Amino acid sequence: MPVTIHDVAQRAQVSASTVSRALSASHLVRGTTRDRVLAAAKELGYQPNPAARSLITGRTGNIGIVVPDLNNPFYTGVLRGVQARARQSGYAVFFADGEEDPVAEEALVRAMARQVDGVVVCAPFASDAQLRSLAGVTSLTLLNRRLRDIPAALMDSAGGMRQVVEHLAALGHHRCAYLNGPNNAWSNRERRRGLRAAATRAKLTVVEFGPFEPKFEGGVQAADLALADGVTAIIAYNDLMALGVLSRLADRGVAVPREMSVVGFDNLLYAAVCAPPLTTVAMPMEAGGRAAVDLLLSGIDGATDGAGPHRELITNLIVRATTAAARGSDSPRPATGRGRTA
Amino acid sequence: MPVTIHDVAQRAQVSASTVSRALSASHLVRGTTRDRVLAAAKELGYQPNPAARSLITGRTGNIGIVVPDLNNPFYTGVLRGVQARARQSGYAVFFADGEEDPVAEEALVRAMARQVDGVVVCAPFASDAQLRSLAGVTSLTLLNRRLRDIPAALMDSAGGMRQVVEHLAALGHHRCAYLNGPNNAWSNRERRRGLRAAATRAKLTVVEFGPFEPKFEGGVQAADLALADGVTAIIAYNDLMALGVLSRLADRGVAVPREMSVVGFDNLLYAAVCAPPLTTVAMPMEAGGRAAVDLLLSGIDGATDGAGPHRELITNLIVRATTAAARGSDSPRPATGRGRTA
DNA sequence: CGTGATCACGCAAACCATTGCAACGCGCGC
DNA sequence: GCGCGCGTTGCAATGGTTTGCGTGATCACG
Repeated sequence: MPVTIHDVAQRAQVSASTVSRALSASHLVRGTTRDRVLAAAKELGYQPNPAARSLITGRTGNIGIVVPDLNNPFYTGVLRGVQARARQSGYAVFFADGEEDPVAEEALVRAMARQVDGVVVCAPFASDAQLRSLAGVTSLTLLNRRLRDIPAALMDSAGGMRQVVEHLAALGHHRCAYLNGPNNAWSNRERRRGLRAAATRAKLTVVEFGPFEPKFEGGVQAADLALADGVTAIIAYNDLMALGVLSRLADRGVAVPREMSVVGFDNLLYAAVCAPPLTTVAMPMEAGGRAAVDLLLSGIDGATDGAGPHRELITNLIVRATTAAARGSDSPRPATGRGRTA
Repeated sequence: MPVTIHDVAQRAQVSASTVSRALSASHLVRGTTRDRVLAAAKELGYQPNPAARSLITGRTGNIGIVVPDLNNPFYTGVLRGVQARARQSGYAVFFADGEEDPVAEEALVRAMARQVDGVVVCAPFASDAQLRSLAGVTSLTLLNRRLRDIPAALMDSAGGMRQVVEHLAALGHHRCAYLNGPNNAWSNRERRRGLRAAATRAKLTVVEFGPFEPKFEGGVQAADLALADGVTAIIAYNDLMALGVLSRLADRGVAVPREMSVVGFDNLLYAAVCAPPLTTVAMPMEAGGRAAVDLLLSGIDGATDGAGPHRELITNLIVRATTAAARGSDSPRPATGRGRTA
């Protein structure tokens, strides 16, 4: 039923090989025949069978992406970037939700491996060893995870954190809490690293809590802990947690930002529209998705170009309404010190 | 480099056909040889080449899904359901974002058509004619769009709206606003239909506004119009708009729910955690995704089973904190009547 | 012991597009 | 006039899997 290359060949009075060349390497066939072939192909609505093509070329024209949690708008932002950039290059994209489970992640990549030219793994929960092993089975690109010899797009979380610290210090804060996300998440490690370095320079004391689930509920849970410690500012691992913090603080009658400043990471849509609008670090989600695909495709299309396989993307602090001068910033209230001091 | 069926055959001392049968129709091969084959396959880590397989079987083992807007959590919920159900049946899934554009939608489906066994189109913006034409090029299933001879999973928006109306009427509301979503969206038409029917029965006057963009900004814009009309309750097309309404009402100093009740549709995560928590109609997003895949696969796997191609999913009103007795419900404030009365 | 049925397995075709190689025709140069 | 080269095209092999058909073997029954 579907029209094959032979149907086109017959109608254009040429062989199948000529049709193939007319469509892919058109400079190899005479102008007049090429036109005849193209016309025939169009009239018949011919579209090459991707299975047959990939059987012989060894390439599929597909890529895959696996994310840890589809419910987190951060990853759907990435998805948009990935899909747009892939489509632009004629690639279709498989997706799968790893559900924050390392073994599911690995299984998904392996399942995809046979029918894609490569896959981008977003903020993977899998171990270094697992990822290296996966890199052997298909072309791999990471997003927000640094591994020596595997290409990756990386968002500068540490730099974003530095901006946060400078912002809080300038507002007169001396003691703030950091609510950790998952311990093994590269983003969390980076944020913590950036935090510690910047905090030392700014003479800001940091108490750490967690790790927590990087979700709304995690923030709710964490808020009470931070509150008990007497900090004047809370930095959450991400916006989802920050929203949880905001919600809990409101319930407990703590005024934001007058009595407590709150900062998130990601700059989700909801960060801008909640009340009060959340001060947060904008992560380039779509750009990250695009960059990862760029890296992946340049790895696939031969071009083992040097320039190192890691691309860094900048982040920016967006100051909104959840940060303000520290309460009693000229005579700081003594900290009770219930959290771990970094 | 990759291990083929012949490698397995050689190692197991049988022909390739036997290997193929041992893996797919195992009852056709003797137990002892089957074990030998399976062992060899496992040792070699053999995985059939999907391209070669689909070349001959004509099936790909893939399905596609296209959604109107990845940024709307409603659709990512659907995505989760689709992916889970597909994976459970051994299918992989392509996704694409139609960006609320009918022509993009159609192009995406056509592009997928060659490498999928079918696609589910979610709340399509394409016209009936376009969809029928697409149904000719691949196996199609719709989600939240009713078209006579095309299978579809449908969420009972009208029923949800009936529950909303009864709820508001019971609270003493007499005049409420409905903020339309996209005019051509089936869900919007259904909600309006359910609204009009139920409102008549409940003697509730409804004024309609819009259509608006079914997003936060649309709700912000709509809130002022509804406010000017003097209604005591606002029903938004979806939660995103309802959140916009809430935000705008707060800005304008209108107390919710004391001075104004607000209802949304979808039951997004954010509806539960915003302040005050939103009364809304829960739409079965994941279940809808699963049902659509069920329908699609049962259509693909032959089984042209009767029972009609449409599956209805129930919806439930979730009463939270944005609805309350109408202000002055014993002596209703006269309406100024700026909106269109339905 | 012969005949027929049943079972297990191998052979080869088929699916469709791509591509190396060869053939063909033509023009040009020697 | 002959050979060489080039541009254009076709032939045939290739890729990995599935499947219809045929063959050989085993077994039971008459």
